[in-house]
Amino acid sequence: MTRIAKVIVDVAAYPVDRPFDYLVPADWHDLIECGCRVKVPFGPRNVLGFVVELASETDVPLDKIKPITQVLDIEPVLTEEMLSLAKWLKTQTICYEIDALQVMLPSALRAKYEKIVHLQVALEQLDPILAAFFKKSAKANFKQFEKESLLKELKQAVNKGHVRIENEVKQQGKIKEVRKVQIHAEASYIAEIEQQISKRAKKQIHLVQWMKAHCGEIFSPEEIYEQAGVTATVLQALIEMGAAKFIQEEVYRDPFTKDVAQTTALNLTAEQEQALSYITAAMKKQHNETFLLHGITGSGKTEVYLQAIQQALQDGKEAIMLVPEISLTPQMTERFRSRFGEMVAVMHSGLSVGEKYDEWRKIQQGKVKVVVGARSAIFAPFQHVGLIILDEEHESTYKQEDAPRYHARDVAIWRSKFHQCPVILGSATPALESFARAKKNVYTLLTLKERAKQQALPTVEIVDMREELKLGNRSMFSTSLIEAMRERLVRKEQIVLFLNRRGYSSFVLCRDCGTVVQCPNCDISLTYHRYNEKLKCHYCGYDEYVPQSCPQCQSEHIRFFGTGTQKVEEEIYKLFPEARIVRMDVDTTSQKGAHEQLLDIFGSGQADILLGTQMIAKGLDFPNITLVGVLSADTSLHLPDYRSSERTFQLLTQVSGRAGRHDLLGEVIIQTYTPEHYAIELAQAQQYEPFYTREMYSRHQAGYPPYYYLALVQVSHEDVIMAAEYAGRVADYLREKLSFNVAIIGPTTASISRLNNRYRYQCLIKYKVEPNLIETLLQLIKIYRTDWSKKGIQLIVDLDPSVI
DNA sequence: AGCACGCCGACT
DNA sequence: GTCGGCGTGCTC
Repeated sequence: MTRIAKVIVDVAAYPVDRPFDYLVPADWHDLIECGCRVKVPFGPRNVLGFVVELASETDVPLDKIKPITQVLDIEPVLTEEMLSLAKWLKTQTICYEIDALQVMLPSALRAKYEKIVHLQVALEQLDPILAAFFKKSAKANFKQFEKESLLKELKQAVNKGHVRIENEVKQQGKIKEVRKVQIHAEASYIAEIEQQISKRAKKQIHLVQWMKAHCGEIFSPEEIYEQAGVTATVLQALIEMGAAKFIQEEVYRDPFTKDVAQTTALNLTAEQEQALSYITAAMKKQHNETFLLHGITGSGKTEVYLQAIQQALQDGKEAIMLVPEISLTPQMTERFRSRFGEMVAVMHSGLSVGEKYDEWRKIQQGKVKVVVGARSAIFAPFQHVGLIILDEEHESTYKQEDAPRYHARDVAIWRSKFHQCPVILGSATPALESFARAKKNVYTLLTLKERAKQQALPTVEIVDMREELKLGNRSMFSTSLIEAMRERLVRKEQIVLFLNRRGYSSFVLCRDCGTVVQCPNCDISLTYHRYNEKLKCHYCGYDEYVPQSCPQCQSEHIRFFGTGTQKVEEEIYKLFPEARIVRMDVDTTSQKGAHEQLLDIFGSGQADILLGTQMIAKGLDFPNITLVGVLSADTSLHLPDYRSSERTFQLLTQVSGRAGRHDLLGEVIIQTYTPEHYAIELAQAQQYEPFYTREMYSRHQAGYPPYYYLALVQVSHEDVIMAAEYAGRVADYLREKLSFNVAIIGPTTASISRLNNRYRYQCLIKYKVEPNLIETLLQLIKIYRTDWSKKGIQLIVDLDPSVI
């Protein structure tokens, strides 16, 4: 019987975004399963693909069908659950199925391709310039020819048939192995060997006796040298005699750097107890209920998570815990490791490709039961998920910014339906959408109103910086913040200073003509980095050295401007020369492990002040912090984003929560130029619900979520006119096809109007119910794929965008 | 997306 | 005459 595999090929393009049929060679009938990666011929080249279905017939004429070239996995890398999740993602987010499949795997399992040039004739026949590359072997890497700009010569050789170029799929995912020694399992057998040893070989006799006490056990050679007190030659001799053998053992690269002490469950408050009981009840009933756990900062949400996970493990299930990348601090992961020990895998962007792959395999092979990770950990290949948690559920990092543009919350809810398990969305400042859903009983609301250790909430003072300016204080520190800092330094208590960096970074400005140095590829000013004296574009990565004179007017009065953390650090040193400062920003934390190291320095009391951006707003829990200063609260308030008030409120509440979490009372000082704004006033009051009510009113007025859904269509082209014209066509098309009560805003320029040399325009769709939306967008893409893409137009559709 | 095929202009 | 430009169309 013939067997056909339906394969999604690794080519991200609309015309090939469907399964292709391949013949499964008879030898592999038992080997190939759904979810395996395979190598297949596709047109003139070889590509990687995923088997998504097995069938016994096909509609494709048999002369067109080609066989699978190679199987890359003995065990499928994707389960049936993941295959159907990919289909759902494809329609839900309008992406290529291959993108949806790839996002579920660690990058080590995604294909890498390499062009290889094969020599087809005798070396002497070949163009002598090319011949140099084939001295060692008949194969050479295509890149070498590119580097030496010999592509013309190469092409001629291809035309003459002297060489052949092939696209090869590189096998990925190296399993790390170490050599270990396994002692023979039978003591009697070892005893026999002992008889053969010469009486003079004292060391060998010593080792063989030690081996008799460790029959069948596995050691690293080093362990044996140390424990038995012998050297490599002695061990070698006994292995040759057969008392033990070398084996290859799979190892996992261990991303944890230090050991942690075991901890046990803490006593819960009545509130925590009640929240937990609701969650465990849903777990017992195998009910896919979504809980919104709204707990103020310091109310002990994490302890509720830990005990709920404990319950899942006791029921023989697994648990997925998501945290925003930025708060995936060592403190957080340690807390999980100390509770669940070796049962925990960690997934975040700080791990190497190999480490991520190893953590993934631990999950897939069932070696761990809990995963703590950033967004993509929602795809953890567990088979019996008992609980999914999203901590800080309001964070925008849960939405992926490129294809597939999924929200981890939606995937979590999808998987919870599949596994019949609850989801916990936890936050001190829930996203408006989530709180609204809880109010409508779509989610079950659980509330923690008290701090777990009964500490008072910190006092929050708002300082009007306009008044400071009137009083002649032109520095970035208000008098009351300076006073409060001085007090803490005297009392040897710790300070956290938070710089709301968005729109606040340092740029280079000419004081004569006002020119700000811009990125040549994007419509964005370059950011100054002191450590290498360079200007860098944070969007496309372009960098250049700081110019000595203004590129516009040649004036030499050009200098960096703005308030980066480096500038603040300098200012603090002027005020308090004796203060010990730890600065955390992109510059100081870019190296691996730097984040952890800096927090260790601060946590152990070797510094007085922790100065940083967004990355210090969450998860920090140090008992000695009694003062939190927010240098400028309103920089995030005036961004052209309908969520800017919500973001500001969330940020201020989060950062205030860092103070006074233990015995000492905390104080928060917020500096602002708009103290009357409700986001700032209500953050001072530390009241979520009044903020929710006020903000819901604004959203209702302006027609934004949660009252309306949003969809964004972005058009980009290297030429402004083309981008604008086609964005106009998009708007016309949408207005024609969508119903009259759907609002279509635009086309307008995107907030970053040029990125990587492409001009960007966008249309925003606001709708309540529009059954035709997905269908209309798909039609739009159809037009685009046949016609527009040839003209260099790029079209992106983002449903429920996080940034507009 | 990539790559071959195929049809037109400017060169050894 | 041929080399190479890029518009067109297909990939099981």
